[in-house]
Amino acid sequence: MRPARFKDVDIIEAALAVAAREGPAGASIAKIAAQADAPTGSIYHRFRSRDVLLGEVWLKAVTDFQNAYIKLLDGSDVERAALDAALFVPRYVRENTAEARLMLLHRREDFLVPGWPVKMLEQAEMLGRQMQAAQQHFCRKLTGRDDRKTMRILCYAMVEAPMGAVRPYLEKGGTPPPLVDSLVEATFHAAMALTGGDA
Amino acid sequence: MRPARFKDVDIIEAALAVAAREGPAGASIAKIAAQADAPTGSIYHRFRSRDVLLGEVWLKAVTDFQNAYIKLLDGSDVERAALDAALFVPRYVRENTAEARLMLLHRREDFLVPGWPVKMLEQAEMLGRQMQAAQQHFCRKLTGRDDRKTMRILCYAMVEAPMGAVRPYLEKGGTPPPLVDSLVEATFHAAMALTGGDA
DNA sequence: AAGTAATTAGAATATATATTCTAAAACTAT
DNA sequence: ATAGTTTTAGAATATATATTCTAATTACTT
Repeated sequence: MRPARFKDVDIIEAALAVAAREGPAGASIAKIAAQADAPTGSIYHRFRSRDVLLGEVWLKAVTDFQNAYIKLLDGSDVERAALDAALFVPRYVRENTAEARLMLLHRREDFLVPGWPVKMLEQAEMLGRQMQAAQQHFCRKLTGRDDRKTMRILCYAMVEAPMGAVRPYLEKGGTPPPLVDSLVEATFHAAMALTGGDA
Repeated sequence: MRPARFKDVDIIEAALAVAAREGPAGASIAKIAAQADAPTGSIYHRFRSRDVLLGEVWLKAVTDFQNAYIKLLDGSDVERAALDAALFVPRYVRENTAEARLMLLHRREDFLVPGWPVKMLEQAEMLGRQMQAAQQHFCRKLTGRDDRKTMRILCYAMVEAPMGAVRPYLEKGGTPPPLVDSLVEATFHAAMALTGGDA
């Protein structure tokens, strides 16, 4: 049996590079093949279709981010863990810029198209449930509540505001400066103060 | 001369609806034609190409948003004007959901492709300069400074954080609840507090 | 050394969509 | 009423890209 010159991982990596640079719509098989220095045939030898390939790229990025994020929530100092998780967003963006561009500059639907194999759809759903469950559990641990409003505030403080802070730098093709961390931290405290409000 | 059944505006409106629903990449001429209940020929009668049409859609949305936003900065009470501008983001999203989806869920480059007529490129550049100038002038008026750091903080407080707060609702196809306004306001104050820092 | 099976290679094909083109229709002005 | 001009209409064409297909490699196996 002939050994592979292009492994699944190599092709996913090439597709990630192209999609991060030009967006999912611009990530044609031809461009991905050029990026990997491979013929198109070798790509189809490994992936059923372009949609599946881009889907795998997206699933891998989200899985990696989410696993690291959720792991941080397990810290013994709950308050500290919350802030660490919020600050993980800019850090992740600096260290995994391509993946970050994929996830922050595009919609889930730009990757997750109808026509995905069931297995991939299930994995995507699983990721969503897993994140939801982790957030809810953590919210209860931190605030003693897990009602809708408290959850939304926490989600803003730990994910949405950090992502908003980071996005303009990704759009310009750069990475967030240290100032962003201060903004994330300040926002975190301000948002958490709203947590004690009404019922 | 025969009167037009489809005016420029009608076609732009249809293109906006499709692009807001399916993203710029999914906004094919066929779909736009169906949305406007027009033949494809009538679209090409008015717009040189699909790229130009989508570009006009984007330019119109950004121009409208920006004009309203900049007008708010002129309020006599500067502090109040700043907060009003920040809160304008969720308000705009509620009142102009389609335009908001266009601008917040996609990149500028997804609309502004190379191959645009010079006139449109110039208009896009002009918009950028105009926003930059307005922000800088306002920053000076509010804080007494317009250095890079202060500008970044203000931009986060007034635009980026609000957009981050609003995005998840747009992604789900909904609009931001009132809670978002509280988060925007809290973030605004927290970020502004960082303004007094070092040089 | 020859057989074997996975893999590469890229040309050929299919498909989807943008764009062009020709004719008919609908008003206006003379 | 008729000529003139814009606009509609949608079929025909071009183009771009995804996908398939056949042949040639390659290294392991016997």
